[in-house]
Amino acid sequence: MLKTDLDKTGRFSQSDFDRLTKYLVPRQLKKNEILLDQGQICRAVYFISSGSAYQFRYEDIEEKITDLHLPKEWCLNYSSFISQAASQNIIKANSETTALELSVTALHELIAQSPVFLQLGKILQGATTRTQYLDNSMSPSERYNDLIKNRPLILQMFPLKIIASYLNMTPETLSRVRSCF
Amino acid sequence: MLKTDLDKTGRFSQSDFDRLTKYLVPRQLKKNEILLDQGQICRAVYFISSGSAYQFRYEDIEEKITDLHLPKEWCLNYSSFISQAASQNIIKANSETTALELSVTALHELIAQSPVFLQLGKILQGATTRTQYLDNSMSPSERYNDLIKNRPLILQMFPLKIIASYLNMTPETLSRVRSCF
DNA sequence: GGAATTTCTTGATCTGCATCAAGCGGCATC
DNA sequence: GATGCCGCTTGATGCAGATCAAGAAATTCC
Repeated sequence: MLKTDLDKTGRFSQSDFDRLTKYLVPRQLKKNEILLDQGQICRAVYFISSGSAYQFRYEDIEEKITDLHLPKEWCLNYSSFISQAASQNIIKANSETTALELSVTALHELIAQSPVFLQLGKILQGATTRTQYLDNSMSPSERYNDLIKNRPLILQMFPLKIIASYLNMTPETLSRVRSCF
Repeated sequence: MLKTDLDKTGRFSQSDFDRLTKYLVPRQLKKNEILLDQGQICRAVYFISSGSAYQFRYEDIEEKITDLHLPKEWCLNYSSFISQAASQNIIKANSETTALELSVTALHELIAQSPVFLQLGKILQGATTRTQYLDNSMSPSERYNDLIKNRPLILQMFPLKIIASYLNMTPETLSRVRSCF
């Protein structure tokens, strides 16, 4: 559950944990429901209990995927969240999803109560500092292999079209990379 | 001079400035002289009074240029400097160069004397957070045009071979980009 | 359950940049 | 002044991945 997952990255006592859960609001999301729209400010972060979500921006009319959010991960637009400025990106549920919402004000209250919650800042930052496969130092097949090595669950949760965009290649190229294993 | 240049990025009083200059040690560098070698720790930063320097790492036997340092700029390997760990990169004078050396211990003493010198940390960070033209979101000619727009002096100070490497393209491609202006 | 839409695959072609190769001009050395 | 090296340019070729196109498989929708 949430506690065991939190403990992977930080050290929270049972009472810390109880205090945190009081602020968490469960939200049930339909497929394609939007958690954060372009131009909105990211005023909350979400712990994905089940389901998945992805983050993207429009390039012309195409969705350019910038992040994939798996179950048991925190999901937010970090740059909008820390600056409380308009988000460039859109976050959308990829399937029926249950998320626990923690608002920015709730986070501040928690930190005011105990500095132990400063750890959450680090955790949230870590949740968004993943490889983005934007440079050309890796070939398409290297990027794909790197992804399935580090986050194999992605293959089960997302359509290849979305994975291809995230890996910065066309669906055709991804298909060929996979067929040559 | 140094003071006017510093004032562009921070606010230093004349007495702050006098205090700073006491710690600066002028160094005269010959062309191709090495300021920081691979594996060394970056224990000082340099303000380039005149001349220029460049930073690179070896990929196989090729020099991959990662940063170009112009006159009136601070020159350092930021990641080695802040962590005081071995540098991956090499810094080399590109021509006869005069640099003002400020050691890490001197910087700490300055900061201990007055928090105004914390500004130097930001300035040094800014000196190394330039575009590195590593992603493929810009084409070779866009990268070149971006460079001459933002740092036109580079064209006068560095051979095209080095600029090509910095711009992440071959000398042949740079030559063709330039001929089609 | 059947039609329509979307996703995925496979083949053919195109294109931009790298690589390979050759030649030229400048500069240093003897 | 000849020789050799280096930086730069220019042309020919190669290649990886994008684009275009078509069909198969899966999913959505009425």
